[in-house]
Amino acid sequence: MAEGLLGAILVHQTRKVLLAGRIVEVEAYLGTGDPAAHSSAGVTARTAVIFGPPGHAYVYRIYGLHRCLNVVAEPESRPGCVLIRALEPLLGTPVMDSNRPAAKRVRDLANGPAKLTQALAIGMEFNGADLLKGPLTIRMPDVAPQHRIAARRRIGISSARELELRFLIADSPYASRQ
DNA sequence: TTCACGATTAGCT
DNA sequence: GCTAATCGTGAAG
Repeated sequence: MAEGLLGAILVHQTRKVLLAGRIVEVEAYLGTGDPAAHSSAGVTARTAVIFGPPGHAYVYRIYGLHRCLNVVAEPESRPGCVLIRALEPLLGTPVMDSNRPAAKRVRDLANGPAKLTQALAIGMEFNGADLLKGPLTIRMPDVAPQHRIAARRRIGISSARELELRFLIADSPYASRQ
């Protein structure tokens, strides 16, 4: 399910430019029976959108200064989402570069969950937004993507870290880690 | 109301 | 490899 997003194109039409990147790394959060998921404690003000209809964005702030982008995966009233961890920049890379002064190489522009939100200028205003329409959308590839998918253990969490719920396009130089 | 902590990143040693 | 930056959220009092 989550691995189906690999190879999809994330597009952000801003007022001035078109920013786009190919999804090369994702991480799944089940919501039920997954203590690492934000939604495991039930519906709260923050996690309400995870219980909403699928295909919507769940944006949250982490460590007070970074943002991460998720896609709601499960039908309404059921929790479950997919964290977008890394993008391969496709369009508007000069703008992404100016959005991320710390990045020294193209591959550093969006090879991390907080990096890609910064590169594509994705803010909290997209929390709950519909990703099938609007300025921020996800486009599925027209043809079946030809790439090898690798499963890895999840990153940056303290519970249920042994689950292999992180998926990435094997050998992509734009993934955050191998 | 108060308090501890996190699905991270960047910079320095 | 280690750590500061920085604040919303959720649980406890």
